[in-house]
Order: sequence, then structure tokens, then C-alpha cells
Amino acid sequence: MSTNKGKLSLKTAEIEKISHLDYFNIAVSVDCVIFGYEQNEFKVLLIESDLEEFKGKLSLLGDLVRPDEDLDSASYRILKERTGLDDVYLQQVHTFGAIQRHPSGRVITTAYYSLVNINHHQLKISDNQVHWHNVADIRAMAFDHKQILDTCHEMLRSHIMEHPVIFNLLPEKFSLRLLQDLYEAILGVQLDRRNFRKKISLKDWVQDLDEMETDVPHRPGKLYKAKAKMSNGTITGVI
Amino acid sequence: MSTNKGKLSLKTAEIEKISHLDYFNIAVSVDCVIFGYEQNEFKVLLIESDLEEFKGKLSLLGDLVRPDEDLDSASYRILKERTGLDDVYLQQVHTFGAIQRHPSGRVITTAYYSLVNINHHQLKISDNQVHWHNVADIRAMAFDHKQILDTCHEMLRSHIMEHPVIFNLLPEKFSLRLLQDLYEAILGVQLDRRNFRKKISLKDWVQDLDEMETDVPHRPGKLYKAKAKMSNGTITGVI
DNA sequence: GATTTAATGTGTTATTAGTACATATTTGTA
DNA sequence: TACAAATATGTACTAATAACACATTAAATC
Repeated sequence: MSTNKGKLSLKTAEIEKISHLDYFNIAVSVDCVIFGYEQNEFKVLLIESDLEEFKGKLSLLGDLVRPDEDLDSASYRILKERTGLDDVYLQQVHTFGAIQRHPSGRVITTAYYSLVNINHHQLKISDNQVHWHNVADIRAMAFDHKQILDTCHEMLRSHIMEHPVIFNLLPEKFSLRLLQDLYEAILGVQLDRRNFRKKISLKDWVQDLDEMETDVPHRPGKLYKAKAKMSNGTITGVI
Repeated sequence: MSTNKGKLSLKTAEIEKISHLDYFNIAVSVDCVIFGYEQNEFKVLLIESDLEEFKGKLSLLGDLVRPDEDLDSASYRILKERTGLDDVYLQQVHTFGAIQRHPSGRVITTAYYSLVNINHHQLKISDNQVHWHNVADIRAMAFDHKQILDTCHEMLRSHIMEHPVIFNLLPEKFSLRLLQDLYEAILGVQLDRRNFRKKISLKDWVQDLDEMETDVPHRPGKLYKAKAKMSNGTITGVI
């Protein structure tokens, strides 16, 4: 988690004060790996860490879980706070619980990835250091967040082959070229266009809109919309 | 988690005492779904809940995570305590964090499944109500443990198709018939013997031992051993 | 308006994986 | 020696995957 809110950050004094309570001195946080896609780049929403130990390092968006909220609700709250979006696809991935993973105290964190359409929200990011970063360019991060990011990226790779989750990253109308570019960006491989189209049409995930791209400096492609789309753990649109 | 050790169970008084500490009143537990296979039945190791609310109900083996142990270590500890086994296959599956999931207070739990060879250990179970139960027969359980069991079972189903984890449930030497029976028990389907053998031989997971079953009241089958075997997250035996 | 540029759109073949299905063989037992 | 109960094995059909090339469209440029 990133401790960007002063009142929630773990101070060593606080930890000492309560350390005699044997089983209530582990804090629980969630970290959201918020993926987006813009201008042909697969991106992730990150903040600069405000901890002295990780000065200048990038960190995931996270927060401590409140005693009166479900674990899943905590990740929705963070997403809502950071992106203004309500209805996003969120997927729990893994819980990281090494003793020394947080320098200020014992904090275990549950990682979620989420997929948002960058254009669908006016990011509530002007007030601090939250920015979209190209996933491929990210090297070191604060805490164990690089490992968390990699784990979520890997999980996403396997999900997009099986379930129609990728459409959460795209605008309502998209060309197959855009869809393929996105698959390639997430998977990190080049795909054959004909085989790709055949595979997509077999899966029956998209619907031809009988519309064309406009404002492209070449032959425009057909536009499609998602037919089946997975949001919040359930598939919609499939009979 | 199951609170079978008095000193670790959550008493309401304790919870109230510390509830003013905003972010240190969530307890963290792990629950182990310990699968085994014996006499043609796919089994899970369970204990009778000692909570009044769940009198007579079955519960997973779990415990609170200690402040000075890694999350993964906690699950190894439980496994060691309950089965006496050190070197078992353990896989984190999911973290369950609904507010009201534990009647005595706020406890989030991370579920692991593990695969053990029932014959490899003298169960340290004589001292309490721990027993192997046929997975197919289990109905209601304490807490949200039925849901946890189902989630782990489902995860195992997908893992055994992809990775050589199933051998952790079997004795050193086994017949293909036994292997197939186990696949069928876990997947809950019947498999065609010829296709099953073809698939297994394609995967190159087993090695012919040039030995035969003995003491069977019919034609004996060949014995095999695991060539590749997945333990503790890594494959061994594959080049 | 003819040419160039840069992309879209499409089909076939070869290979591999998956599915359905039947008969001969081996051992122990009656 | 016949029977019961299991093992061991191969082929044809279908579906999915992978490799691969050319005609078409619209905009931009000359």
C-alpha cells in the first residue's frame, strides 16, 4: 500500500504502543493495479511515494482497510477516490504478507487489478502526484510494488485469453486493429492479423456496428462494440 | 480460520478493548484446505468447530497469523502442526475479507490449498477432532468455509490440467488407473481411458518403472512414478 | 485526377490437439 | 478350464492453431 494520507500512515511509535496485543498488530491494506490504455500504450496509474525510504519511487494506489468495510469494498473505495469511477472491473489477485515488506510496520496487502477506460473519467489526480505510466517502462518501485505489478500483469495476461475482460480498457466503439494492438501490448508479443481476427470471431465477443473509423490517414476500419463483457466478476451479454 | 486453540480465539471483550485503535483491529488468519486421496476418495482434512455458533459444524484448519511470521510461513506452520509434514505443496488461492465473516470479530483470512500424501504421515490428529472427509459429501460448514473449500477445489481443478501438482497426492509408485481415478474424483467427470493415457504421455509427467501392481484380484497394471513434480511453487524434474 | 502511401480485409493449407469408439490380453478365482 | 475383471492399445473424425500473400480502400501528395 502507499501511505499517502498522513493520518493513515504507520508511525513507529504507534506500532510500539500496541505491540503487546499479540494478534491485533498486523495492518491490512489493499493495493490497486489500475490498468489503462491510451495512445497505443498499456499503462498503469501510479503515485510517487511520500515515504522517506522510497523518495522518488513509484508506488501503487492503496490504503489501509477500514475495520468497517469489506476487503473488496476497500479496493472499490480507492478506485472511486482516485479515478471517480464507480463501475470498474476489479479482480483480486494475491495477498502479499512478508514480514518486512513495509518499512514502517507489519502490513499485509491484498492486490487487485482493475481495468479502466482512461477516457471515461476526469482523473481526480490534479491534486497530487498520480499519473499514468507506460507499463513496459517501469523499473524499480517502492515497497514490493514491482512484484505486485508483475503478478497482476501476469494474471491479466492469462485472463484476457479466457474471458472478455479486455473491453473494459477500450472505448465503446473500437476497431479490430485497436483491439489487436491492445492484446499485443498486454501480452508483449506480435500477433498475426488473420489468425487474431479468426480467433476473436470464434469467441463471439464483439459485434459489428456497420460503422467506420473516421479521421484516420488511411483506409478506415470497421468499428465494433463489445458483445460479451466481464465486469465485477460476472459475464454479461452472453446468453 | 478455525479457532481451536483457546489462547488464540477472539473474545468479544478483547475486541472491544482495542477497537479505538482505528487500523489495528483487523485480525489476519490463514486457512488451509488440505486435500488428500485415499481408497478411491478425494478427501479434505477438517476439524469440528469449537465455537458455540457453529457447534458440530466442520471447519478448515487455520490459525491467526503471528506478527513475526510471513503469511506463507503461517500456512506452513499450520500444516506442520496438523500433519507433521514439512515438504508439502501449498498454494495461495484467495483472501476472504467480508466484515461479518467471523462471528467473534473482524478477521480476514487468506486461503491456501495443499496436497498431501495421506500415507506419508502419521496424522497428529489423535489429540482432537481432526479427520479426513470425502470432499463430495461435504455440505454446510462453519464460517464461510464451504465457500473457501469450493474456491480452492475450483482452483485445484484448473491447476491439475496445467501443472504436475497432482502427484503430491499420490504414493511414489502408482498405476495409471489410480492416476485417472484421482483426476476423475477431483474434476467430477468420467474420462476416457485411451484419451487420458494419450494426454498424460504427451505431457511427459510420468515415468514407466517396469514394475507391476501386486495383490490385485485382476490383471495387474504397470507402475509409474512422477517425473516432473511441482512442489512449493516450482516444477522439478523438467529439464 | 493520377499516383503514392498506409492501412484494412480476407482464405488456404499443414500441423497439432481433442474426441469418440472396440478388441485382444493378462491375471486370479471358481 | 472357463469366467470375471481389469489392463493395454490404435484409428478415424473434428476442432483449434500456425504459417503465409494479395487485392482493396481512402486520404494525402504531386
